[in-house]
Amino acid sequence: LSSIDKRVTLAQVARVAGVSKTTVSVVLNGGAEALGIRAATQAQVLDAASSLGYSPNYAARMLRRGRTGILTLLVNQLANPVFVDMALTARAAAESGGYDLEVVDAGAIEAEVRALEHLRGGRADGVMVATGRHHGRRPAVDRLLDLVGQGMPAVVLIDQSPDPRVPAIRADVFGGSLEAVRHLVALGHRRIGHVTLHGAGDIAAARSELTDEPSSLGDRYRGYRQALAEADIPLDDSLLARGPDTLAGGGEAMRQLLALDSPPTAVFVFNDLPAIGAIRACFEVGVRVPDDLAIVALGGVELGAYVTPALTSVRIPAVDMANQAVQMLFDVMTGGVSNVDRVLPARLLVRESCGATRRGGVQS
Amino acid sequence: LSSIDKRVTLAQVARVAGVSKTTVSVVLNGGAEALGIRAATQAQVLDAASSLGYSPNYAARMLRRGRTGILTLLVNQLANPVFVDMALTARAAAESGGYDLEVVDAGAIEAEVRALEHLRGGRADGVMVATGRHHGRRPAVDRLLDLVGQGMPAVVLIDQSPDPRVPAIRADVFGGSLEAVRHLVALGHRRIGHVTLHGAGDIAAARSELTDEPSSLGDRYRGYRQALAEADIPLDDSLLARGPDTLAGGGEAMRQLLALDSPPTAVFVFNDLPAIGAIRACFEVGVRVPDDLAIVALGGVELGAYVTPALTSVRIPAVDMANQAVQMLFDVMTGGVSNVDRVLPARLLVRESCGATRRGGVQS
DNA sequence: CTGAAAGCGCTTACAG
DNA sequence: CTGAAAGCGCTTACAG
Repeated sequence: LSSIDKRVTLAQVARVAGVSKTTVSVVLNGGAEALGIRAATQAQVLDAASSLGYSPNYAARMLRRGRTGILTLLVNQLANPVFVDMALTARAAAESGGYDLEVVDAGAIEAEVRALEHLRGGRADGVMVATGRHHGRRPAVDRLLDLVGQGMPAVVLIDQSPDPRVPAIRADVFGGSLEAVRHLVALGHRRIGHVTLHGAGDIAAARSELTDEPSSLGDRYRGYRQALAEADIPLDDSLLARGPDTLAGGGEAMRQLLALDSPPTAVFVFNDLPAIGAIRACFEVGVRVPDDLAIVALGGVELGAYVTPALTSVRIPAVDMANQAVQMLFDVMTGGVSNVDRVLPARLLVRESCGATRRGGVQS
Repeated sequence: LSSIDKRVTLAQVARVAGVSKTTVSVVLNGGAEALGIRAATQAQVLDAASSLGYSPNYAARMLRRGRTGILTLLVNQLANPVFVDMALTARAAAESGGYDLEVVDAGAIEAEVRALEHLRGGRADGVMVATGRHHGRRPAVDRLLDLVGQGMPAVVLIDQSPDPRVPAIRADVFGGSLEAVRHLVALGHRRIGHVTLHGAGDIAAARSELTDEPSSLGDRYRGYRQALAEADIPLDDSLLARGPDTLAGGGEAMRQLLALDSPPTAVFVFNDLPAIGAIRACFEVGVRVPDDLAIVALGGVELGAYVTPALTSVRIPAVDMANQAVQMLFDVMTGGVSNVDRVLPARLLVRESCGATRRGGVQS
């Protein structure tokens, strides 16, 4: 019972229409006018095709044409609305260029490597990678560069370009983070914590990695650090907490910070979802946000405007990034473009969780 | 500059290894032992393949084998975490069965129809439809049944089965809604509103559609109505508000209800996201939830446990639904199964927004 | 133990 | 204006 059972082929249409396969193919692909195929013949073909319910076999067409008509987007985490926005926008952009978009949640590094290896078999005509894992010498980068070496057009989002052949687009996460923490400083905070993604090593290893790696996680940390330095606030490792990139993860990290002998009065959280988890953790412990503790985050998703207090957050322009990434990919596919590393501004959206404003309308 | 440029073929591997294409194919597909191919030959093939960086062409394999190795899942809305959970779970289940999963956000009916028509070209070996649009005589249903008639294995989630050849699985939305509204009644509420999805016609048309259509939206309404009837509370159309299935949409609908001369003291919202929007709208207007107004919803996503007040909601077992749907699809593909219409329980998760409990730990 | 050949369903030069 | 033929890159009977 395979789906191929009752499938109609072009040859059958040709037989029913009483013409050759060539004619059917030409008519169905809209080349009839150019080749001057008689109107009556066209009608026969069209009739036969629709009465048989013909639709062209995708695999055969793909093989013959040497292209798939598909673009693939690898995202970090579909649970994060930033990536949903990105995916939906990229799909629309791809479709308006005549391509389908396939979205893969490559949250785990293994998933990303597997997806990239899959692509080697020619499952897509181009790939966009928005996993935030394409800095340094990582397995994912190597797989991507393999693909590129093989001729696959590629674009990187979030990270800097790993290679001159791969244009990249990202938000100015450093600048946005700097602005966010400066905002906290301006509100009078001096004891400011930072929640970042959990990593492998101890806190010292984490700090040195955040200091050196050209990742967006590093950009957050460096923005934080610079804002503190500008205000002559010494860095305090005990104020650096780590957790998974989830609602629960942000809650855990916040509880750690709250349990300190000298807890922070403000915290900069690496993503919106963990920040929402952090706000909730404060509520459960009886710490009032923003009165007792200010929270700012990075992401700027619409959801943040709907929690209470509404989340002050640096807005990542996911829609712009996606649109431009697709355009860049088209540019690569049509031959040109190299050494592109575009950075989009990321501005702070001041809402309620930082204490700068009080209950107002929804600002998104 | 096509991605096909530098692609290595099986023929090249055969040439380098000094054997035939047959041998290469057999060795690479793991049939070497069964056919007793000499170890030395195997090694030559493996060496040649890896030194050339060979990976089999996907389109060619698909065409030749007559199968794609892909399952497609159409979801209603990726912005709703229920569908993200469903997609991630289904992907894992599909992969453990040797298939890839392709997820399509078919929020708009046109997107769904397009995706379904695409599938006619043989882009997948099976399809799962979780759009909530497969009841009655709708264009989407017709396209799906076309596909099924052509031999495509299919499973429907959310809606009832549209055809004996298409097994279906859904949550007991009627039962869950009944329980939710009974809960409000038990808390002493008599003036209970319902927020549902905006439709085409006026409120009378909406009510009659909700009464008659075997949709999950109808199930919500009928659960609501029955709970009221059990408590001898008369139906009041002015308490039926409609809005889009978004954060903002729930806010709008709630504002309508709040603007009534005699506003409700409790509201049952059709999905979690609009319910979160409704809670926020209350906050902005100065209506305290749950003290002034109780809110219950349907969805039961983790996020609801992190907003404040935490959202009381009927839990849709997205993970179970997805796992079982994939299993059902496998069953269809391997020949059997007809007339299946499975219903999973959907129980109320009492959190804070209904006023039955006060600030506790996170309950998800 | 291994190879030559056919064929999956298309598209596209090439003839006429 | 239309058709016969080749070929995209695989897999799989079938020979030997």
